[in-house]
Amino acid sequence: MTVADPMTLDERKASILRAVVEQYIHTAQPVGSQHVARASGVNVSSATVRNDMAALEQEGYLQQPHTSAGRVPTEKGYRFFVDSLVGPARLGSADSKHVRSFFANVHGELEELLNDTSHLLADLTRYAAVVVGPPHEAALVRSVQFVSLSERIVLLVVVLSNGAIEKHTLELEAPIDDAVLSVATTELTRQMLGLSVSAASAVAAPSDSSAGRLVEAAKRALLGGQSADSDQVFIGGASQVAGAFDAVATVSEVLRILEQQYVVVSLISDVLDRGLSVAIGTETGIAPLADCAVVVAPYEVAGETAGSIGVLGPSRMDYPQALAAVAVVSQRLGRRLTEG
Amino acid sequence: MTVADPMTLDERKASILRAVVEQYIHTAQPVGSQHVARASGVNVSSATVRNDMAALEQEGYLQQPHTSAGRVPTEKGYRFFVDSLVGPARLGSADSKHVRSFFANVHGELEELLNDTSHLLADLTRYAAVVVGPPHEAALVRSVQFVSLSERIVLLVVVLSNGAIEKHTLELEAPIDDAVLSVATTELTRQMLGLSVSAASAVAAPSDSSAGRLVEAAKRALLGGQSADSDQVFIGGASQVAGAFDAVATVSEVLRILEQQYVVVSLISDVLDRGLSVAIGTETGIAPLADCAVVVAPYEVAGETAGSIGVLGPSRMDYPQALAAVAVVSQRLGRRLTEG
DNA sequence: GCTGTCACTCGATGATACCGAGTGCCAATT
DNA sequence: AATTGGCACTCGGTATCATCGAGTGACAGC
Repeated sequence: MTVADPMTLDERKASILRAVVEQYIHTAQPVGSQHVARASGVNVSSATVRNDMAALEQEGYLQQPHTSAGRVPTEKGYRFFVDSLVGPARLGSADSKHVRSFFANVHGELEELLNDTSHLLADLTRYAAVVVGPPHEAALVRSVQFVSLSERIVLLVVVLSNGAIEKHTLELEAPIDDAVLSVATTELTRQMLGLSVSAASAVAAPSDSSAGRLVEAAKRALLGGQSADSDQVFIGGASQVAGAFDAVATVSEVLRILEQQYVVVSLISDVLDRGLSVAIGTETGIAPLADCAVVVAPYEVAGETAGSIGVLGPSRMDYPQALAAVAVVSQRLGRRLTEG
Repeated sequence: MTVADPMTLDERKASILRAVVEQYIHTAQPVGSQHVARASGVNVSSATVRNDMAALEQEGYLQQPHTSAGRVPTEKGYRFFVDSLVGPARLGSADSKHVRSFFANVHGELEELLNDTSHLLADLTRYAAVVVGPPHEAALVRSVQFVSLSERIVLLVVVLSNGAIEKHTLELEAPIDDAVLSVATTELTRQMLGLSVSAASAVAAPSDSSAGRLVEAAKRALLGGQSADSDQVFIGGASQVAGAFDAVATVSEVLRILEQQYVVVSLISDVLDRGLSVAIGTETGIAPLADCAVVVAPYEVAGETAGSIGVLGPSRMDYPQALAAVAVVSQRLGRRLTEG
């Protein structure tokens, strides 16, 4: 009885494929039938393995760098491997301890915490790590204030309920009086307090007083800035990518992607939106990441999805380890932010 | 008559050395006597060049990768080359235009401006660029405010005269009343307004009221946070280092250094403190940067040194170009911040 | 003091051979 | 029918060797 469903693999072929992927992940060398025959759970001869491997190649799970070399997983091969993982492996005990002590000792502002978390994740996985902070949009305004910096420059400071601060400089046509600033602060507070920034600043309330004009300018600034820096991104361990690839050109390309934070953010949210936790090669939708994979997870604060974390490494990534690390860190981070 | 002063070079030897450095900078290949003889301003035969090059090697300006190869500059050779540059070369006209249009069009907050500037500098030089923001210490307090985030968490927001904001979360033992927050805000404003953060928060004014305790906690937080995030650093074009070195190990090391922002900041301020604008190889005092060089410059806001910018590249860097770029950008940035 | 010349060095390049890991195929075995 | 052992074959990697050429150092002559 042969395989009817092309999407399903023979149990033995699946084992062989898994063995190939595992081997390749930590040797980075094409793997041959003998190694698989010896290493994998299945007890068959290398000849049998060869036959199955030829079939797996036919079906697109493996590929040969050149005739008479071992096999290397294709994107499809990695995908199968990842999908066939049952539960996320547990983290090594040393790593677990590392994570626990990190979250026990960390202190400081939200930004610092998120930034340190990205480094933690990079340390754990040895890949580049990304931490996307909670979007400001959801948070509520706790305080609004105009502060005069110089005669014609006013700083608008908005404190949000999650501890984040938005600020905008406003340049005025004419010098403004402190008393007017104070009136404007009171008025804007009345309009925005307790609402989200976007909701509050969308409501126009034109007025011809100088304070009123200031209030409107502030709302325009808040709406304008919104799209640009709405999400905070922290990237840790970019230096790890230098070790993950051997072609210096690839390193350069990947680093360039990491520098474009908006690309990284949209990549991660795309992946999460598709309901995945792993995207491999072209699944990322970013051409220069053809040899890369990302592992992502959201984190929840007080039961609500607040942000996301992820790692970016080569497609021959240690998926079990990365999945475990990402899962643990996202969970701990969420817990920490919920309590904190 | 031979050279008496070992620090001074024959005019011809100097020309030859300069020619070697220039050649090497843009070919990355050991340069031979023939090329120098043909290219350099001096009109002598290759044999003469050979003799001088042998002498230059003796004196430590050049070195041979192996017998019967061309010469490569040593650190001392680069140093001579840099010191012998007269005025900073002017930027190419395309680059000049780029800089002008950048500063004409840029908008947004200080942080964004500095960050964008680091990318500008990286684009211009094709090396990694660093922009160090104005230290918060010098700025004066324009506004202080306690904002309640939740029952026992209070956010301290300090607005400084340069438009920067410092914030600190304070966790309280017991819930606190809004009225008390308001009193504390007033009191802290009275104590700090118009002073520098460090000066103002150093003065202890113990009090036993709950508002008083909050004020003291705030000052402790401000003093504590001071050392950590006193300077803001923006790094642009880290991906450029991948192209600048061929050994992937070097790339990795350099990136690791760039990730440690405090190292980068102290490197730059060290160099400036020593009155230099270029540090080459071991002059940086950082072992992994043995094959690197940095070019730095301070920028002035309203006549006062406010911060600094720099580029980090291989020791075979295009110094004239880098010096020109750094000079122009620092000057434009200073002007922009002075006007802005 | 410069130059032309010559012998020498040594990495880079290319041809050649060989080794070995790995494959595909097939006949034999279970 | 599936598995296995055996065998011929492929092909990258490594080692050896000769050659080439850019480059040097030295020295005699201008």
